[in-house]
Amino acid sequence: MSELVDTGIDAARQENVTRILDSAERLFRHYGYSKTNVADIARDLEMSPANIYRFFASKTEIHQALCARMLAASYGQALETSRLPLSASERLRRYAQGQHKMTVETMLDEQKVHEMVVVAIERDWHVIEKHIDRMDGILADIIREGIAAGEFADQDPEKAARCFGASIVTLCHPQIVAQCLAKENRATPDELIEFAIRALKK
Amino acid sequence: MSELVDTGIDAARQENVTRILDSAERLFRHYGYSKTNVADIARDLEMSPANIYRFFASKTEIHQALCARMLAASYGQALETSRLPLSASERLRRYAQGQHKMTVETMLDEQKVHEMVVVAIERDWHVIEKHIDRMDGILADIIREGIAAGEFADQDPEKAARCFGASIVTLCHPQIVAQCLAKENRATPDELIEFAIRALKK
DNA sequence: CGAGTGACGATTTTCAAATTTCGTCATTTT
DNA sequence: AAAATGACGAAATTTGAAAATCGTCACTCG
Repeated sequence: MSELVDTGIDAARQENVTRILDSAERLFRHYGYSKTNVADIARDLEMSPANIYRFFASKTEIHQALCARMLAASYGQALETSRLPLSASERLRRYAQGQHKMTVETMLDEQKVHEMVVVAIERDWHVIEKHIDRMDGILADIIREGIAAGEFADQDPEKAARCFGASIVTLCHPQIVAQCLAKENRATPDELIEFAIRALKK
Repeated sequence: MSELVDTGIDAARQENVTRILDSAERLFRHYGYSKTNVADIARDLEMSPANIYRFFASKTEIHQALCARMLAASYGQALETSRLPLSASERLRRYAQGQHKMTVETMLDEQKVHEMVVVAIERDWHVIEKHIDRMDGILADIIREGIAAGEFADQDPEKAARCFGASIVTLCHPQIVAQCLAKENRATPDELIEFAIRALKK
């Protein structure tokens, strides 16, 4: 029985956590991260500011959870791509294209989102490190299968994944993407992706 | 005769420009870019602030010229490397290692230098674009020779150069280098360099 | 006549006071 | 007893007036 009760409590908690994050995301996107305070979020949800603190220890923690949720979406898409019934090369291609598309859309869509990203990177959050590790894990899996299939040269999949990820960083790193978007004299995303895939082949 | 006079005038101008840049570099490095004003530079050179403006239209222009000078040094080193009597692969390797070393040293050496870099990137200066173009030119030359020597696959050298440069951006871009220096779970510089070189081979 | 300067208005930056926001806690509500 | 709140001190942010800095210009000096 305690399980049922606990589940109920946890579900209610989760419900509140989600509502707070939804509200925070909406307000951060609209007014910007620094211009939104917890009182604004509380008002939006018709609860008291103090109540927010029953679910998040700080405004920072809200931001952190929001980042995690966005990165999880990115991870989800990457994982889906990695399981398509395609050659390893083609999956890497789509992985990189998908990451680039998502980064561009997230960055360009809203000026306000950029603020959140800068804050996240500055504070050097664990969340981002975790994300990179997981993404490299996906890449390593694809590359491992590509090696097994004779598509790629024999090599350490983990190391290759880190190199592949690093070499397409200009497509995925929000700050760099923002810096390079307007530039002329640059390799196109597709050119760079083909380049990186070629490095894996034998 | 006017030529002789002109040369003399230009030389004197150049002398002053150099002295101002030397002083500015020293002060910027020691006190930081924003903490140094043109009066400080003038005092250091025992001239009036107004006189500085006979050589540079603004403090910004001094910063810009200083950036150009530093990037020219980087270019010079790269050009030297590119002309060594070595295989194309080895020259690319040393090029990338050299650029990384220079970036790390410049960034880590002084906290104050980082401020100058951030300002330069934020203002999105032409100077930096020019530098990237020149550096890609060097890379293209090496790659072209590598293709001719049968060391690399047949491909468009300019395109390959842009891709090579982009894929090792984590080693050369000051902001990213600063972000990744402490990180554990990353490809090492040498791993990444070998990866990028492999992409050029046939 | 060109190199160099002091004085000055316009713009930025600084700094401290006033205000806002953060996060805690005792208390109330359900 | 758990959920929610109002009130409050600590910390951060805004504000605006004072000070510093930027960049110009009429002028002097060699």
